[in-house]
Amino acid sequence: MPELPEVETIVRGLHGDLVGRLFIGATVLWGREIHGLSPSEFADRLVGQRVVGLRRRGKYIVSDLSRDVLLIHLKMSGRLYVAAAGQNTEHDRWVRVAFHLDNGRELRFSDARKFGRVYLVADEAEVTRNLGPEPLADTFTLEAFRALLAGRRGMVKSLLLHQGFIAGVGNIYADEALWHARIDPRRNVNTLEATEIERLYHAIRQVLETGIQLGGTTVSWYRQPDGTPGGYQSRFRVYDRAGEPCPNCGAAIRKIWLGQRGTHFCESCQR
DNA sequence: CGGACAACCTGGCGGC
DNA sequence: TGCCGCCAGGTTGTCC
Repeated sequence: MPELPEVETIVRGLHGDLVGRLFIGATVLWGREIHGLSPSEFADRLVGQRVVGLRRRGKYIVSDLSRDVLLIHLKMSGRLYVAAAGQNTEHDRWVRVAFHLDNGRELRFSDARKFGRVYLVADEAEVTRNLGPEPLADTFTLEAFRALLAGRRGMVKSLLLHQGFIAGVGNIYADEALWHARIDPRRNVNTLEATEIERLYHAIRQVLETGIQLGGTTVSWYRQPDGTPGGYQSRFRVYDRAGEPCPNCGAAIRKIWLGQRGTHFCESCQR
């Protein structure tokens, strides 16, 4: 589900509900989603810590606490939302961890597929040290992107999905960015020309920024914290549109598999 | 290092 | 209606 725009939307939506609050307990309903700690160790360590900040790093939701750092990765089907204790909502059936707050409300981590992970660590680098740069940071310039690509090889789509290369891009925004940049996802990055690198750089930033503006992409599980769907699916040019006409040239959009991921593109526009 | 693939899981959907 | 197979926004580890 969640790529950079969805995670960013969630962080922004939860900020007011969480920052300044105190954790007074945690109920763990699926222990394997907690990394490295038993459910009781996790709850004991969390209780008494205050939320100092909430931010995003790649696809991780990062909460700075009074002593530790709480990180949550939503993987494919994770959702995060705040509700009053006792109040029922649509996705409660799949809640794996409930974080109890000091104001009678709770943060719920719902995750149908159980791939998601929660980390409570003293040093966030334990979790995020292998992530590449943030594609929307001011420091991520065209020059920085060029430098990042220097000496790399392999299929461009696979590289975009590699979190150690750039943090936050996933399958939807990778396919969409490559369409906007008019680059075939199978191209080896060591064959990209300067103009193509420049188009790709702008396309990556543009699709991610638009994704954030529209509150993310809802295909199935993802909702904003207030329950409303995102809107970026209305901007899809190729993703989930196999067989439909390319918005640019009208040719049928193809779907192939690259690595284990479905890949959508226009063979006529993307070279 | 790059690529292929299995594993981790459940739910929804199309086909029969 | 019921069952079966396939597909899904992600990551990690193994093997070649």
